[in-house]
Amino acid sequence: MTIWGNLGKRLRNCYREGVNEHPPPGGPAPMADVADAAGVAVSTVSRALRGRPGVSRAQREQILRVADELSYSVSASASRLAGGRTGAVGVLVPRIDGWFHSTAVAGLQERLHEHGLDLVLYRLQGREERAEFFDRRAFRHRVDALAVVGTTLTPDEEGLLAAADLPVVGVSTRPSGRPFTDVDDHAGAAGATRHLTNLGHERIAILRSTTLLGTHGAVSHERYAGFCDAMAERGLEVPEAYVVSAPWGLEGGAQAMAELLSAATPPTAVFAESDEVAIGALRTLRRSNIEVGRGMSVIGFDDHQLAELLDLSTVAQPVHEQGRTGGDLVVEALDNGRVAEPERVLPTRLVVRGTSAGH
Amino acid sequence: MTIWGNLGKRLRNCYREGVNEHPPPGGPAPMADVADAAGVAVSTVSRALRGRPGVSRAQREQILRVADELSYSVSASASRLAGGRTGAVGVLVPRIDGWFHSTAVAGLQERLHEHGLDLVLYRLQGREERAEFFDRRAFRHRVDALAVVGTTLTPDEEGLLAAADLPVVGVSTRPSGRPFTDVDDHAGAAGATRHLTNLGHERIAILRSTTLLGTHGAVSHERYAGFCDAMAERGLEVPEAYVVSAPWGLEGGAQAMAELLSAATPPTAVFAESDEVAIGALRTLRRSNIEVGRGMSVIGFDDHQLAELLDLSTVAQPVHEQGRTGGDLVVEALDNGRVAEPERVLPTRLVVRGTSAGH
DNA sequence: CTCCAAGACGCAAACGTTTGCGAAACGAGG
DNA sequence: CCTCGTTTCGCAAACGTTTGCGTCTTGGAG
Repeated sequence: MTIWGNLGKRLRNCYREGVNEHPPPGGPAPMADVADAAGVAVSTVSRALRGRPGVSRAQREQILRVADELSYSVSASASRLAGGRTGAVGVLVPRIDGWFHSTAVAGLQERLHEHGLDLVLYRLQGREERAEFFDRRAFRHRVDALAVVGTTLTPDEEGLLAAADLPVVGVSTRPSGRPFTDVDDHAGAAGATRHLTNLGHERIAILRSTTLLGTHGAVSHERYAGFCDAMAERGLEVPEAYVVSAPWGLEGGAQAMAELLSAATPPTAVFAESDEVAIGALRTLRRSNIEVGRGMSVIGFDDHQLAELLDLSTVAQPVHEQGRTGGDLVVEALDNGRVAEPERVLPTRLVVRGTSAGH
Repeated sequence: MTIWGNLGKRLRNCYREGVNEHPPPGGPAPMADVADAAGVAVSTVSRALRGRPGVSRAQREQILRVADELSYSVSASASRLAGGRTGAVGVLVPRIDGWFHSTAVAGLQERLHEHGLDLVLYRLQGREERAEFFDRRAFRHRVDALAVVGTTLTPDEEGLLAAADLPVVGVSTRPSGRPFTDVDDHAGAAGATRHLTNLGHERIAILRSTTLLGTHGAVSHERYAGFCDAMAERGLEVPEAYVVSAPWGLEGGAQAMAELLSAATPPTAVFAESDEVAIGALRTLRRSNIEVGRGMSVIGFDDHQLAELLDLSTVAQPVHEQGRTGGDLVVEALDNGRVAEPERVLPTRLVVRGTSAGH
């Protein structure tokens, strides 16, 4: 400890104690207070808190103790400004209400919180909201990394993200060249389809769902491909009338099902790309007095909370865990600059309930 | 314009153009770049961007135009550090998955986004998570205001928030001395109860729901009081066996209903404090082959998405709009330092469906 | 005892913005 | 032409942290 160092501290303390006995309790205690209390310089406090080398064990422990006593927490703003981290991660969702996205975000939040990271929620709903987000790039000042949840980025959007030079991970989506976690939608859809063919069904329709933008996302394409491949395996044909697209949700499913029922030869089973759509279809079937499970089999995808209640057969995917895994990816990218297994595909599971039965 | 001012800018431009033709495209453009491009000082840019007086109309417009061309956005960190705003609002929720909270947050996000505010999500789930949040108070460095959504704060927690000196608003909760928005739970519950008594029911039970902490929140107390008052109005008694508490959710409701069915004299109608609980009760009734609407009437509270699907009578509350109104409160508090109508009670609406019928 | 290397720590310069204060410019009145 | 007031704008000092660099300390070898 240098003479000057001590002197400096003395002077500061004199000032503090003499002129301004009680520091205003309003503002957060700055790092300088911790330094004073611990009898070291702010630079040492900073190094101790960030786990940087150049601080002796004893000092480090003492500083951590003092910081804890003062319930000190670093100013994210100042830290970021000086070249450090903000300690926050941006999460991009097309919407936050709705089962899938809120569950995935909950899983993400869980992991991020374990690592002391805050979560900034960005909603990308509608074209101009997306455009504004990627154009302004205000997130660069606020977050250390981004997690994209359940929405497919356009090449343009990916390009703009790349310019920001932040780690980006995908949850239930695969941004090109980035780590991601999702499920094997193709295999899941194929499994559901095989389940129906194994029950003896041959005339099987598919209810496809579109995003808020009215297009099919990558997930939809995968599930459709899985369906088609499984049908082809068995040498079964899929007439054009058996492929119906509807906006995601109950209403869409209900209408799409009505359309199917008006076909020249209605199908005997239906695979819906999502449970919400399947449930809408169920409603139409109930209202048409068609006994589900006997007259018509239905299977969905997701294992939505409602599926169990309504006894809907489905392909379960671990949504909460996808969120958590996404959190892991972010944390690893932030800690090491890279992630070990950048492609984490979680398993799906066929859940057979009452709405699918033999023909 | 002073000679020195122009000279300063010239020198900077020379440097930039000569030595470093293309500024590194990675980092965000600082305010100085906008100042240079507009031919003014950074202080003027700052004032123009924040709408402060002391800038001529012409300059202000030109600066805004230039800033837009450069797609400039201020650094939240630097702004905050220098005494400005972070442009972010913290949202406190007990959980983010689940219909009520995610819908309210969606409404909040909508309004905040309209006013250029970002949303930082804090989850307060479990006692120690709450304690840690209020003890560290890390949010002070990150957000300009807080919105508490759907959870009751303890007096201690309110005290710690007060020390942080931030605007705080409540959504579906009433932090003492703070602006809030919610619905009249007492009146809503009383209305539901009167609906049942008007149908001729006299033996009416109530399914109360507890929070994640196992306690009854303020909302639960209000709804219970509304139920009791409406019963008292008609001179009807509420035996102890007709008041059952269960953890919030399907399972809790299912178990609580089972308990009621094992009473010496089962009730003829049930008011559930929330739709989730009511739906759990419906499941038990269906499994017991008790015809809902004839043998037993059920009414819930919330108008959950499922209520319509399951034909559940209920008291509808505007969740999304509560979120939006909460956003309004935050924006007004931030803009004016105070809000005009700090208590915004939105209307509930009795929705009669198939599960409630005469006795 | 002297010298040297390595480890521990302090100093000070950034980072990008906000804002009080002072100076310049301009117009009007004397 | 001088003075004064008003408006517009630049200067520079914060804000709290990080980090390169320099200095001091410590302990061991020569």
